[in-house]
Amino acid sequence: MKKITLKDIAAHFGVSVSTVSKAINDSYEISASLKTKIQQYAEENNYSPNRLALSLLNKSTKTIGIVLPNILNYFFTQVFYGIEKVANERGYNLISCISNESYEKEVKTLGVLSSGTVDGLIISLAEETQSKNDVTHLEKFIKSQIPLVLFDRITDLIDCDKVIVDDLEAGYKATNYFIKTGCKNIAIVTPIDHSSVGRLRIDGYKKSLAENNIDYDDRLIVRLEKDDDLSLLLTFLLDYKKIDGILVLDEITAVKLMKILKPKGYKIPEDISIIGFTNGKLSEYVTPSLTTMSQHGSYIGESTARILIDKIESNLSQEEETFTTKVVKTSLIVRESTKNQSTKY
Amino acid sequence: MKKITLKDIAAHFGVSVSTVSKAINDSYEISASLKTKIQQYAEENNYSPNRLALSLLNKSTKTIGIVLPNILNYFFTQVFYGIEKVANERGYNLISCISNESYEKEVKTLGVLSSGTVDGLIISLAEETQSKNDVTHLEKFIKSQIPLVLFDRITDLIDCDKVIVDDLEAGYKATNYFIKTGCKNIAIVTPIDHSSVGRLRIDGYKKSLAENNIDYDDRLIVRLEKDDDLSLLLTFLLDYKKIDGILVLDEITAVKLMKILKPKGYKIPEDISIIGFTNGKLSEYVTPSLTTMSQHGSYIGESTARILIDKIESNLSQEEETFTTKVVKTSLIVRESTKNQSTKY
DNA sequence: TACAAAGACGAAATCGTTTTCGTTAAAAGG
DNA sequence: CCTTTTAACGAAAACGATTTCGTCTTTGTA
Repeated sequence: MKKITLKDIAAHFGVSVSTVSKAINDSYEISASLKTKIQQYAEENNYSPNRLALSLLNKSTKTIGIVLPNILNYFFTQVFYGIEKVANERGYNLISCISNESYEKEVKTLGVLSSGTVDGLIISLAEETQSKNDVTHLEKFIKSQIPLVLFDRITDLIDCDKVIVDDLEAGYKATNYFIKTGCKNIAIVTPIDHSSVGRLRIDGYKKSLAENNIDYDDRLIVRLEKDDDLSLLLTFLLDYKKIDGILVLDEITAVKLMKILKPKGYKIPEDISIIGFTNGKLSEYVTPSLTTMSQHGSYIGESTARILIDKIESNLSQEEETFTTKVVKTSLIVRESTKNQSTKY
Repeated sequence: MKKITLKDIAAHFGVSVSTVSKAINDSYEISASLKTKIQQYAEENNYSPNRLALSLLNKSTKTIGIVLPNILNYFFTQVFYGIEKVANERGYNLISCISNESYEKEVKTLGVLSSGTVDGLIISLAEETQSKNDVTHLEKFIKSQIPLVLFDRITDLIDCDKVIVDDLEAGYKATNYFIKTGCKNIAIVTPIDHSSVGRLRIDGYKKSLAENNIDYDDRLIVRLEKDDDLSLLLTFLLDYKKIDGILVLDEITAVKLMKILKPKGYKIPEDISIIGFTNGKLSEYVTPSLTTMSQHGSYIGESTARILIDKIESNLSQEEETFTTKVVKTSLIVRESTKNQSTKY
């Protein structure tokens, strides 16, 4: 039983397609008797209008595209969850793509998505895109007049709505907390040094150090590349200086780091305090549980989707258009991997 | 700059739409000079064909729908990842929906997806759907002639391709392992008792017990409902009998359970061995690390997508159609939460 | 010179809807 | 009885593309 169309129904009753359309949409133009007959027949053969045809006609797909760098990352999963939530509430579907941190795939994806498939787009940049700093594909996309919202991994080169985490403040707050709990030599381990996000957090770290009259030492920043041996780099770090606090810019790396530190005899948090990022299940259930900066992923997703849909539905001309950047504050979730603020060691 | 169409280009050159279409598609019918002019102009104004129009014409959207019960569950995230991987390889886009374990939302979603938006559908049933055991919405969907593949949370009421985990064997293997490592009183904690998956695992458990001449005791099965207090139920269980092995049908619950057990003075695995499900990051990094049954989520996703796309592209008539059920074996990942097989306690 | 064969392009159908504007007939009004 | 409503329906355009046929014009060939 192939999908039934208006034409089929029209043929069955010997009337025109327009009549059927009107009957199904309960138009006053059609006689009551014919209407009920058609409606019933449509119901029985579970007719439903072809969305493609409607989209083509109305120039609205009720679909928003979303490009994520990596779905296995819990932060992005949370954002996705948030986006889906409000998209669903407001009647939009999601077409989701994963760039896998690849510039090329991102470019390809934007190409596909710019050709009528979506009413709007949400994207967080691939790491490769950020390190290349090439956003011509975004510029092209903007030209297609489709509303675009960037979140988290953004770029200053593009003028559009953005939702970001206050990463500078996050780095600042985390570092402050280290200092307040008695840490003197605070290192950073970053697996995301190519991203805007990672650098901002380090800026926040520097700001805190400066305010506390601690000299910044670049050798305390461990920049982790793809196939680097964390254990080895950590050994170098700990041999270099007596570290008592490590800010890790990523949840999984923080956990791995603890797993390396423990057998070496370092006590957490007594010897070394750890603060991680992305407040996921891992941080909560690992031993010792991990103090993290929560970025409120779901909330970011919700905000992003809301901003996008608002823009889609308020069809302003390009002149009236105004772009906002929403900054979402982070929260420090204190757990066992850091010392207590009142305790002095 | 609104999105440019063939009509616009045609107007610009004073030729017909068909000519432009042919020119862009490099047809031999069009003179070389005109072709290059049109192609260049199209390129400059970054023309790309409207996918909706093409889909409508070709009756093919190159899009597959995917309905997941819960994206925050790592298993489903992995499956999603696998699906995306092969979908991308084979040129398909993903439109993704989250049922949030809700029957109603699932019904609604299938309605939307059946009206021309996707070439095929992948779905894992919501818990509510499985407990209601009402799949009329799936039957309706089948009628729409769109290929459908069910995975993991399936139903026997529907005849279609399926990819499932060998959950019975998983329960069986896990229980065997408990017994081999000296456990006598093995309990089960299941937060998914309403799902097919959960019951099959228990069947496997029973099978193993029977083979080892251990009596099945229903009071050793702790069925966790939404707002139940795990700690309390656990206390009841441990008071009831001297449990030395717990099979937990869910990763997060396994971890929570360990977190409850430890402060009560139970040593894991010496006093109580634990085996969990879903081999995620949590299991790997928690202390003690968790022995789990891996369901190979990504592989399941890949298989599912492959089967679906194969079916989409081999347009067989309904008579020639044949359905397969692929059963994916699980693997026991042994870690610290179970005793060693050679060690006798 | 006449006729066929390319060469180069356009018209129109098609996909499935909605909607505007006719058109026809019956009912209502004078 | 004639005119005007109004009820009930159909034709056609529109969305953006592809493709099958035409239809000319020009070139080639006998």
